[in-house]
Amino acid sequence: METRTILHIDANAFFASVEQAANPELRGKPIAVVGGHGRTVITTSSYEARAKGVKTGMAIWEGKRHCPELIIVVGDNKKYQHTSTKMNEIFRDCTPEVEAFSIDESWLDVTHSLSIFGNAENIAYLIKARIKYQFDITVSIGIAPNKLLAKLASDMHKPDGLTVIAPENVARTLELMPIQELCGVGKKMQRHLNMLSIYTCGELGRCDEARLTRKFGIIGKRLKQMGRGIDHSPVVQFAEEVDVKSVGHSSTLERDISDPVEIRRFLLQLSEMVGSRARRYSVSGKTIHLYVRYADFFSSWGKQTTLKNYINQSDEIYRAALGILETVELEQPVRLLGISLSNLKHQAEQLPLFEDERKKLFATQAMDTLNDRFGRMSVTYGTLLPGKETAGSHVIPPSWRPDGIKNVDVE
DNA sequence: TCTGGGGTCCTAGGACCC
DNA sequence: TCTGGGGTCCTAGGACCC
Repeated sequence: METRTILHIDANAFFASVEQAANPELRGKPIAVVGGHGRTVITTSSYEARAKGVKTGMAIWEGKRHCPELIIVVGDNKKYQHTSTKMNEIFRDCTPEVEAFSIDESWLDVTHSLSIFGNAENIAYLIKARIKYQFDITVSIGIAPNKLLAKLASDMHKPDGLTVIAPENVARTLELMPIQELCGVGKKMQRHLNMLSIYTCGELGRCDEARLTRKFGIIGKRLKQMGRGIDHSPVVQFAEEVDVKSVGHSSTLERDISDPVEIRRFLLQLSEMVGSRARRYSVSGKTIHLYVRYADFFSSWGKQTTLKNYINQSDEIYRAALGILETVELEQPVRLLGISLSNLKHQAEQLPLFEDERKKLFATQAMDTLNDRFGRMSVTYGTLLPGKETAGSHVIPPSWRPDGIKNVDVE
């Protein structure tokens, strides 16, 4: 197999860096980017804030406890999307093989660009310089023979790092590397491996495969490979990316609610968000999942139902979700509601046979077009209009991709 | 003012069919 | 009277990623 050269590029404290670049008054100061309104958490904090102990996921009050002078900035998704898209354009100047992993991380397979640029470090320095010049933000870059190691490498020096794991240094680098540094080993997996006296990648790579398979099933083999730094997964360009498996939307309410009318209104709103996104990407699905988190935060449940037909109309999604809701007795006021549509298939463009269905389709398309142009929920079903806006925060999820199906609704 | 939101993949058990 | 095993589809839940 051909030796590959993969770059992993990770924008440092992305949302916070974009804000600091846009507003000189924020530079050099501890800032935290949070979701719009409602009950929100810190999505990103600047390095100045991190130094004081502010972490992603903290509530605002918690962040301020660590750092009283913390400046709270409400996130601006449009800015981040724009920057991310432009950054990926810079990457594509170096190789067409770019895979956007999230809004602030991409992999580049530069194997076939090396002859043009000389070597991978040149590419990395070029990218760093262009991004610094154009956006005034820094990135950490990892260079390695595969995606797993490139990602590991980009994490080793932050911010503004450049780390190379050459093929001949893989074993030495991994020998003492804690297993939890590997992408794919989370808290639970770490605990399980620790119980087997496995703490480092070196130990993981030497572990008997049968032992790992007994404990972890099919993942056991993969784990051993990860410990040895083996990863054959390709850098998948956007155009050839596999189809999405589900489209969902969930939101924490501004306050806990138990009024059935309010709950239904919110459900309809979520249905519209899921439906419009599914329609925009021409998918429909037949499994509806409803998720409810109660006021105490800890108790929650999810129920799903599979229909005979594939649907993507908001009112159909709403009816299915409501059907699920009606099978349960709510035990507490509701904190969060979520709906997702799965079991998806690509919807061929086809006009319905019957006049009333055609009318409905045209009406939906007109509504989607207006909402695309003037913003989400400018036009919607009548029952949504009265009453106050209940949509939760507008935090952009890191699963967002620069362009394509995972694009999330923004204002 | 305690604790977000978007996904993917895997497993286990039950129903049902052949 | 007692009995198989493979395959598929479904629901529920957990772990992981950003």
